[in-house]
Amino acid sequence: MFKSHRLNARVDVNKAKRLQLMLAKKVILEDKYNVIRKIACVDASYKGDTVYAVAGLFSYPSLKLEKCVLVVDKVTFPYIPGLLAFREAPHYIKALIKLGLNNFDIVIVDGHGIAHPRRLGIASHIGVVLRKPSIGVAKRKLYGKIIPINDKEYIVDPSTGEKLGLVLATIRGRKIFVSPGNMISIESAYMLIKRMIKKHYLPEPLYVVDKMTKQARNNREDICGGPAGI
DNA sequence: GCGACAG
DNA sequence: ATCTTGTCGC
Repeated sequence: MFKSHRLNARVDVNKAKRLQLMLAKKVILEDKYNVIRKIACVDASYKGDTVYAVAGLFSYPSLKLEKCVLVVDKVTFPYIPGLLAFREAPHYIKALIKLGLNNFDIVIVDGHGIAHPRRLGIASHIGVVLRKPSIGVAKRKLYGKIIPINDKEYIVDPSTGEKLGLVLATIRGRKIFVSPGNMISIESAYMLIKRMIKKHYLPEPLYVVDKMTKQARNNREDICGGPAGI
């Protein structure tokens, strides 16, 4: 059955999962940052097997875009729920390095943090690899049960009962899933993201970066070369 | 065996 | 994520 999943045949799923279990041990769920002045945010869009990854640098709390970089690559890993980091993280990391790892205090990633089967969603993966504070913001749930606790909806591990993240109600009743990536607590991650909700259902940095990745995909690879560019 | 399933 | 028509709501 050599059908359409050509990339799947090249993937060692068990090896990837073992690596996640290793990295998960290095996740820190305590606030390991001081004052937040700069925030990095990453997202990507695709055109065929080409990925357009954008990393934006924003001031905080003003949320002004100060700089952004674009990375264009060929994808080498298929999308498999739970293994998203192996598909997208390499490009995000490359973009963040170009942005300057010392230029931001925390990074926001489009995807989950510890709200993941092995507690290592893409946000945690990136946070551990770069040894930086990170937060995962997802539009849909991947893992966990939603349980109301003290006026808030927590994402809880169905097997251990551990809290993994929080559901954040934003605009027009829309909800997003916030979970710690690394070096931050569930509550701090939630509060920080909540303060970044402006006029969209996504936190402003994510909305802006998402928009840029789509521009890049539509033959506008110079989006980061403009006023806010390098 | 049957759902669930980030982007 | 991407593709993709018509439809619903502000």
